[in-house]
Amino acid sequence: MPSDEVQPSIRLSPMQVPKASDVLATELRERILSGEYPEGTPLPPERELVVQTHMSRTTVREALRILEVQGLIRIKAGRSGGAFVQHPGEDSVADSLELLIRGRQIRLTSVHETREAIEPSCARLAAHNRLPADLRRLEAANEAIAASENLDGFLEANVDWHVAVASASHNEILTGIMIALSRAIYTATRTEGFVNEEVRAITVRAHRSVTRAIRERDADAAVRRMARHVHAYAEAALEVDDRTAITVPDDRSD
Amino acid sequence: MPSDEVQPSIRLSPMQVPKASDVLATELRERILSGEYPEGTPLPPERELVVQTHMSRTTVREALRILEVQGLIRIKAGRSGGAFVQHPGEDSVADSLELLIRGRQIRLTSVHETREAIEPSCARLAAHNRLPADLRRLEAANEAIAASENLDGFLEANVDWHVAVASASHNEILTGIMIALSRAIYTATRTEGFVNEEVRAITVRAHRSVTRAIRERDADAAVRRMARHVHAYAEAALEVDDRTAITVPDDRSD
DNA sequence: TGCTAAGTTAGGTCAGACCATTAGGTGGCA
DNA sequence: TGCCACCTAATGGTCTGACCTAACTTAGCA
Repeated sequence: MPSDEVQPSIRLSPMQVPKASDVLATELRERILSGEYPEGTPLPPERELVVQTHMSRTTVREALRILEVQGLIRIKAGRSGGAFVQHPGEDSVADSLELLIRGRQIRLTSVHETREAIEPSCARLAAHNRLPADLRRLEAANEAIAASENLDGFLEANVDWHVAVASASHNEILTGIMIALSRAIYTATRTEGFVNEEVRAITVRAHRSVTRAIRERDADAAVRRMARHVHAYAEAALEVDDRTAITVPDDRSD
Repeated sequence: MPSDEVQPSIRLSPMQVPKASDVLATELRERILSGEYPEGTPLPPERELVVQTHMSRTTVREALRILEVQGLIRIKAGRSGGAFVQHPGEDSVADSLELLIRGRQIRLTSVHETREAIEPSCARLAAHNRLPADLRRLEAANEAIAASENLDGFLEANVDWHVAVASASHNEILTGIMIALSRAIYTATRTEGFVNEEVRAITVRAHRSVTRAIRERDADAAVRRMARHVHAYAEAALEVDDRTAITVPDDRSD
C-alpha cells in the first residue's frame, strides 16, 4: 500500500475501548442513580439480560458484580431471587473510608483530626433537626455506656452514641463519615486499653451534657461541649499511643 | 431411620455458606490491607490463581473484579499485564460518596453543610502543615480563577483551589471527602449559572486572603476566613436554588 | 387438613475454547 | 549498525454450555 498518496482528511484520535461488562454496568448504574427505579425494583434475571443485551452470561454477571460491590444492587439466590435495586447508604461510604484508612495505614491522628472537624457540626445540626426518636436513641446509648461492664461493651455503646448524634443531624453524608471514623477508632482503641473507670465517668458526663444541649435545641452549647469532648478524647488517646498507625491483628493461621 | 431414638448431643446452629469468590476476595483483601505487599506488586496471573486455589477461572475473575471495584488492585490487559496491588486513594472515597449523593438524591443543603463543617478545619491544618509545593498549587489555582474566561474554566479552577487546600492539610481522609463534595457542587452549580463577574471577583478576593493566612501559618485567620467564604458561597448558591435535589442531566438517546 | 416430594426458577460454579491487547523478540533491509 | 515491520507469547476479556445449589410452588398422598 503506497504511503505517499494524498490522504483524505479523515483523522481519528486515539480511542479507548471500554470493556463490555463496564458498558453494561455503567448503563445500569446511570439508570439506577437517575431514580428511575424505586428501591427494591427487581432487575431482569441474568439469562434475560443475556438475550436483551446479546452479551454472554459471564459478562452480564461481571456487570452485576460491579454494581453489587458499589452498593447499587443486592443479589439474592434461589427462586424469586435475583438482583434488586438498592440506593447506596451510609454503609457503603463507611466501607470505602475504612479501606482508605486501613490500606494507607493512616495515622490515628488523621482520624481524630477529621473527627474534630465533623462532630461539632453534627452536634449543631442535631440541635436543630433532632426528632423525638433521635433523643430516645441518644438516651439509650448513654444508659448503655453507664451500664457497660467490660471494655467492648463500653466502646460499642460509645460508638452508638456518636453515630446517634450524627444520625440526629439528618445529614446522610456526615452520618456515613462518622460511621466510618467510629469503626476505625473502635478497632484502634480496643487494642489499647486506656479506658478505665475515670475515663468512663468523664465520658458519661460529657455525653449527658451534649445530649442536654441537643434536647434543648441549644446549638452553640452543643457545638462547644462536643468540641471539648472530642478534643479531650483525642488528646487522651494520642497520649497513650502517639503516632501509631492503625493496624489490624493478623489472625490468619497459615 | 427411626426418629425417636436417643440423639447424641451433636447440635449445629444454622450456618451461612459464603460464596467462593467472596472467600478469595476476602483473603486477598486482607493480605493487601495488611501492607504485606507494596504498591505495584503483581498478583499471580488468573490461570495461576486457578491452579493454586482449585477454583474455576470464573470464580477467580469475580474475586479480582471485586477488589478492582474496591480500588485495591488495578488490572491491565496484554502481555506483562495482570493485577497489581494498589492502595486505595482519595478517589475511591470520592467515588462512593458521589454514589451516595447521587443515589439518594441528597439535597444540596446537606452537601453545603458538610462542606462548612470540613473546610475550615482543612484550612487550619493547612496553615500548620503546608509545604512550599502546596503554596505553589494554591497560587496556581488562584491565578487560573482570575484568568478563567468561561463558566467551566472558573468552576474547575475553583474546585482545584479548594482541593488544594484540603491537600495542603496532609490529611488524606479530609482530602478524599473534599474531592467528592467538590465534584458534587461542581455538577450542581454548572447547570445553575449564578456565577457572574461579581461572584468571581469576590471569590478571588476570599481565596487570596485565605491563601495568605495559610502561607503565614496563621491558623485562626485561615479558619475564620474560610468559614466566612464557604458560608457565603453556600448561602448564595441556595438562594438561587433552594431545596433542590442534585440531578444529572439525562443524555441517553434511547 | 396437613405434610411430603417433586418441579420450577433463580443465582453460583465449573470446564474449555477462542478473541483482543500488548510487550518483547527476530529477521530483513538500508 | 541501526531501524522498522512482522511475528510470538503472555495475559486479560468474552463466549458457550453444562451442572450444582438455593428456595419457592405445587401436586399428591396420608
